[in-house]
Order: sequence, then structure tokens, then C-alpha cells
Amino acid sequence: MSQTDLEAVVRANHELFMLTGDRVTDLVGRHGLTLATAQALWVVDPEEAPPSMKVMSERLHCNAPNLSFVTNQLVDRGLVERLTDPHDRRSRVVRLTAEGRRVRGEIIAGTLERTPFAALGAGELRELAKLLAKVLGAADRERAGGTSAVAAR
Amino acid sequence: MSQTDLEAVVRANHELFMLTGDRVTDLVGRHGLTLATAQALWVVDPEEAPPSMKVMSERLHCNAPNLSFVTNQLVDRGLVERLTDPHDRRSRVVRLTAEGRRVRGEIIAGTLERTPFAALGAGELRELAKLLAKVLGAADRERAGGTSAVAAR
DNA sequence: GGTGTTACTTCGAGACTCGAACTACTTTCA
DNA sequence: TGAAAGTAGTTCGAGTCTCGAAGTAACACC
Repeated sequence: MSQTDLEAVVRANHELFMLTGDRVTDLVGRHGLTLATAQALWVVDPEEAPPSMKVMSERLHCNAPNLSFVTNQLVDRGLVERLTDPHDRRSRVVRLTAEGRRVRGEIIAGTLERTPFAALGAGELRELAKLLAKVLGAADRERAGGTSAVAAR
Repeated sequence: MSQTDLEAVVRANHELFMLTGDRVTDLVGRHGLTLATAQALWVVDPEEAPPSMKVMSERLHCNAPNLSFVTNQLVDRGLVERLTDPHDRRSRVVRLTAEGRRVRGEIIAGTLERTPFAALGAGELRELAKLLAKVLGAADRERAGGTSAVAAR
């Protein structure tokens, strides 16, 4: 019954996403954020070069106008700043402020405490991470094959 | 680095949920539905007794007014009908129409074709289903323990 | 029968998302 | 060089989704 397993997996993935969201709503609310803005903050990794709006909209699966809207909220709250990319002046780059780094850290830490996935042991978690990485890898390759090849990240 | 695995899992959960949504948007649109209404249709299992609005709102992690709104759309499209539960006349029960059963079947089948999870083999899928079921089970037990015990489903 | 509780709906407001149209900049190519 | 085409973002307007507050109907418990 592989079909049944597949359906169970899709359902569980949905359920766990919603459940994690439920448990995190208060936490992000305390920082004046919503789930949507918190997700946007999450995908700005302070360890790497500040992402462009285009990159962020891909990571968040939303379109450009939506990202402008969400980014404005983060700017208004002083969590990120919008800079013009000197290498391509069409492009705007989103950089965390000191406060943004702090809030992002708290939100990620709080999410990892609250998510139901935290109930797994280290071994199971590793196993799960491996399986999900495989699914994402396949999706990436599929996307690259579907359109003409794009530079992989 | 169990912390890193946990973060990767939470991220992958989000990414795969969004990715599945992206791939299914056209399909549900062809049936005059959106992702939100399609989810509502999904949780009405024709094999079991028609769920009450309350049960559906729990399954969808939304509140009562929202579910009324979404249910109205399904009723308008002739996919479900709203009936008063004879055992408790406060309660409304949502039952699929013949058309609703057909559309629900197509949407689920189409989703299982398109979801990135379909890239896994049967063995991996089974393994993944088992891990996710364990996470959901832990979340259920946690919920039951947190509040005073509620009859488990 | 009265009081409190539960299930649902309606209403109004806010948050989110998107397409269309626009600006600014870069790339291409003749 | 310079015009044409393409790309990155923004603004605007509309539609969808979500929620809290208030209201209605029915149950439950004395």
C-alpha cells in the first residue's frame, strides 16, 4: 500500500506544518510579528551574504509584490534594512540589523523548542533529515530538468 | 549536531508544504477551488461519518467563522451539503455530494502524483510515514497531557 | 424553568496574496 | 554609441483568507 503511505506522508507534512505554526504564533506575536513576517526573517541567514529580494521571494514561494509588502513590515520594525546592491543597482539586498539578528535567533530557538519534531531522538531526527533532504534533492533535480538547466545553488 | 538536524527538518517541512502547494494550485484551480477550499474538501473522508463543523475546524487548524466561510464556498460549488445533526441539533454536519466525492478523488490523486514526496521509493516512504506518525503521536499525547485528558480519537 | 455551556453564523476589520502597470537599471546587438 | 529588450523592485487595486466580537439556537444540569 505505497499509495496509502504517500497519502499519509502528505497529510502528516501538512498537519505538522500547521501544528508548528499554532505553537509559534504567540512567540512571534510577542515580537510584533506574524507567521508570514517571521518566515521572511527566518530565510535571511546572517552567516551568508544578504539575499536579494528575488532570492527571498524564491525561498518564500511568493511573488515580488508580496515580498515588498512583507519586507516593509520588517523594515518598519527595525529588523532589516534594504540596501542597493552595488554590483547591480536594480537589485535590493536585505540585511539584518543587530535587533533583527537577535529576534531571528529567539524565534528560531523558540520554534525548535516548540515544534512537535523535537519529540524525536537524535538518531530518528537524523534519519528524518536525511529522507527529507533526499525528497528536496529530487525536487531540485526535477526542476532543473524541467526547465533548461539553471545554476544549482 | 542534533540541533542542526532539527532545524533542517523544520525547514524541509515548510519547504515541502509550499512546494506541494505550488504544484497543485493549477489542478485545484481547474476545479474552481483554491488551496484553502481544497484542504477543506480533503478532510471530509467519504468513508467515515460526515464530520461536524467543529471537527473540521480542528482538522484544518482554523476557527469557526473561517470554516463557515470556506464551507459556504464548497456548498456554492455543489461539492458538499450542510445538514443538521439529528443527534444534536446545534451541530451541522458536512457531507460530500456525488460531485464532491469525484472532485475530492481527483484532487487527492493529482496531489499524490505531483508532490515531491512521490520521488521516494516504497521502502523509504514507509520509513518516512513511520517517523512522521511517531511525531504526530507524540504531539497528540503531549496535548492530552497538557490539558486535562480528552478522549483520544 | 432558569442558568450556563456549546455549536454555529454574521459582521466588520485586518492580514495576505496576486496581477497589471510603472520606474530604474542592465544587457544585447547592430 | 545607442536603441531595444530584458530584469529587479515598487505601487496600486482587488480579491482571498483569517480572526475577534456579538448574536442565535439548542443542549445540559440542576
